[in-house]
Amino acid sequence: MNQPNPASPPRETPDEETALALRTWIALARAHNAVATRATADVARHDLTVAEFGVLEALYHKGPMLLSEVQRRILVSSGGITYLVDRLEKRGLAERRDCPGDRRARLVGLTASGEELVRRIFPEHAAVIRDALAGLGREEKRQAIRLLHALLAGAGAEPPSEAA
Amino acid sequence: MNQPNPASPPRETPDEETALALRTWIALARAHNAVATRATADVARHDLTVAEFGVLEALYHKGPMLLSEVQRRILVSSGGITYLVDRLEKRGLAERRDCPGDRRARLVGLTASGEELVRRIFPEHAAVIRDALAGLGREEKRQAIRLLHALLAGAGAEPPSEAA
DNA sequence: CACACATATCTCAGCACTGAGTTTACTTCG
DNA sequence: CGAAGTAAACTCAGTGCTGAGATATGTGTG
Repeated sequence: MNQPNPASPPRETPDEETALALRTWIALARAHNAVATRATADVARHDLTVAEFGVLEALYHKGPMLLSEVQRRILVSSGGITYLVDRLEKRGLAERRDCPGDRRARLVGLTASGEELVRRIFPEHAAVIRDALAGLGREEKRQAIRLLHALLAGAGAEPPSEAA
Repeated sequence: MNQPNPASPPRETPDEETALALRTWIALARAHNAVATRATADVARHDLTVAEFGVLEALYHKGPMLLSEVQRRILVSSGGITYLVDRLEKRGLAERRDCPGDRRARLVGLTASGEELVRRIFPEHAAVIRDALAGLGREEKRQAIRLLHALLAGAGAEPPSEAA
């Protein structure tokens, strides 16, 4: 499955480093897809998306935050965070509050019912994630975290040129 | 960033295995997002989505295939593959052909212009991916691939019960 | 203070995709 | 052969999200 297909040899064989990078990218995408699929199915039982759950979870564990903080944390666009908080607010799970000292900004926090929901479903969800990652042993998870962090650090903020 | 927040200790502290799994999932999602962001930006220069590029790339390296084969390979829904091939066909990059021996099925293959496009942009794209993964050394990439495959194997087909 | 610029949120049109259901064709098996 | 079951592709209404631009506020400089 990974060896070059002898029936159609690519004309421009990329160097080994590049080929390895491509294979890593594919493995990353497939692994992500597998876990995301399970995570999505699990939160869907409570009529939530993964992003919505992410907001709830962040607020549960870190307390009220600026919308922009949540946005950075769960990696959605500015429009996305407004949309997500709108939905959670409509369902009575979260609420906006004014930010003392900055009238542009708004805080989001969980309502009592939001907090109760997270308390109830978070452990289940965590168990689903644990099962989804059961293919990795404890030490392997630690290795994976290390490698993924290294990958992220290298990919983080490099694109804009090298030296201004 | 990883140690428990002393200001709001979670009431139900998940066992270490679960906590590690959650951290791995977050690292996986962030790493995936970082690479996907770059990949998306790169293919957008040619007015393509990552999924469209995936189709083109698969056809380029493996030759014509059933729609359903491409679908499995690039992980989209049945509606998705129809949509993607429609778009590529409208742009003259790919074309459907009848499948000899099965009149339900259709093959997709690249047109001459599709093949030319991939030949031209694939090396650039591969280089973008290589750069995005530059945070990992050669051996680290191999380790990452191994771990991600193990993760996938463990997450693959487990959810439906344990023993029928 | 006036001006330029930065920052936080919101608006909203657009879009790539999903997934349930449909159609058509292949495959068994009696 | 006909019925039942499976499989491949397609249809299409629905959706979660993006990203450019708008609005309002904050911040720094002369």
